[in-house]
Amino acid sequence: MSEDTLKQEKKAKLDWWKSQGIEPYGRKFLREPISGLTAERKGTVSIAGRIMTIRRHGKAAFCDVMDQSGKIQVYFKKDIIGDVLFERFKNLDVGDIVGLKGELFITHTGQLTLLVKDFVILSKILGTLPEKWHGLRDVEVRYRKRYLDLIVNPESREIFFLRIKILNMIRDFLNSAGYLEVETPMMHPIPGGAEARPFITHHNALDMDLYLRIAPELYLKRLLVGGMEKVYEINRSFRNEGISTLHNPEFTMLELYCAYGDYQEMMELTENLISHIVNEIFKSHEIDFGDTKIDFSLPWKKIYWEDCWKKFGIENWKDKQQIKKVFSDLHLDTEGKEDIFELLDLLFKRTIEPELIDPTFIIKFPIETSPLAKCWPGESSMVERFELYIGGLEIANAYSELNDPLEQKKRFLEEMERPSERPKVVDEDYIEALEYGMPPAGGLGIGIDRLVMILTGCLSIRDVILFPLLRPKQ
RNA sequence: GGGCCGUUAGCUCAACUGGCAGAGCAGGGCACUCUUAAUGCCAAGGCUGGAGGUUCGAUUCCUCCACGGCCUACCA
Repeated sequence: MSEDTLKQEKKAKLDWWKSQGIEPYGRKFLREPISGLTAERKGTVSIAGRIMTIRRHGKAAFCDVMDQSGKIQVYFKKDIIGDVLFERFKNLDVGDIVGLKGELFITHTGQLTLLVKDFVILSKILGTLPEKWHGLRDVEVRYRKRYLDLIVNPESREIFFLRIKILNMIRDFLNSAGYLEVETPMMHPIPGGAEARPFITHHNALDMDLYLRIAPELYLKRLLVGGMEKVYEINRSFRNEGISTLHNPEFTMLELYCAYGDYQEMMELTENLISHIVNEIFKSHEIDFGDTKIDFSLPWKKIYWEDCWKKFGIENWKDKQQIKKVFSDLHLDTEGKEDIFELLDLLFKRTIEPELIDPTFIIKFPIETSPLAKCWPGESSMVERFELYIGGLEIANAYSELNDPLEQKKRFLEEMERPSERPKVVDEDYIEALEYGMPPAGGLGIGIDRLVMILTGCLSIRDVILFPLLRPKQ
């Protein structure tokens, strides 16, 4: 059966409805959520939803009707609804959206069912839903036509409902801790707050290039200068880099700042926030992830970044020869990297990161890789910073914020001298803001998509983003 | 960007070393007033992702293209 033939058959049914003087695309319909219905409920109830299956039996039929809240079996009986409505029922298809009125009863097999007394069609399907039993498996179609995925794949619905729940829990948690949710620009004259290639756009009236934000950090910290003490933004940021199971060009991040705090406070907040979410959702501190389990019991493991290298026999991580020897001992390719920090980063990614399954904080980083972080007390070459790893993924990054404008400017200038493919401009406006005085503060960023991946057991970021970026078909 | 793999009916999948492309579901017809992957009978549905090539003959082998997946690189 070709797609065109199928569509023609549906179109013929649409015309049938119209020939009866009935508009098949209806209007407002008062109804209640299906999930709230129980056998004890007496009298007429009104529901609406999509017909998912039809089991016809001559002069009667059972259907399953689904709304956002759930699914219920409904029973159409010619005796009950009469000839006219039964004829209309015959012109319903799987996939049609209907409004139904009737009474609840329990079938002989013990199933809660709505005995239909009256119904209206609210939307006629012209396409064909994917198969009821296997659902929609083709990942490409699932991403391109997410609406179909949501209709027929319950697992997919659960993932996105859980994502929404997680975001609500984050907001509730932060709001009750006194944090203010703010919105800062997504179009930046200077890309900053992270190391990434930006997307460029153009404002016609001002005739100026603008960059889609790669991070909201520098604007949120301007708010600290302005006297807002606890702020957060659940932000979409944009990075013009490759796409992978861990990367979508636009992604969701939580960034928050707490005046008069530091990275330690951010560490406690991260532990409390994420373990709270895990406990609320799973009623347990342990969850399945891939072939393993992740244990969220507090307190989480803490490892100094400098101590990561000891197991490789590196006494002094500033000694490039020692690092390179480790690479050759482990038969790892240095991939042409010469910079000490790039080499260490690569070594970390290859050997340490994949093993950080239970939540683990890596603490105290070299200043060269952290231009916005405050120095470690008494150690001007290191900073107060942590990264959080869960399930082998980098989930969060936090530090004590650098609030010294002169030091900040010096760091920016030093950063510009390091080799990079990315545009580097000193954000003088940000420096000026710091000159008016920013309180000491702790700052935290959490990758929301990745956190949702961990909590839903998804191995690809595309499975937790409703509409991941794909190349247009043909 | 590089490597490997995939693309067959609306959906889910078959088709041995190259030999007439099959099924289930959905859709159509008939029967059926407690089914739930309803059931029984009947009929229909395809330029095998696209373009070339090899061959008597290509879903199958080769080349190119498109899209996707996984790995890899940049990044979070």
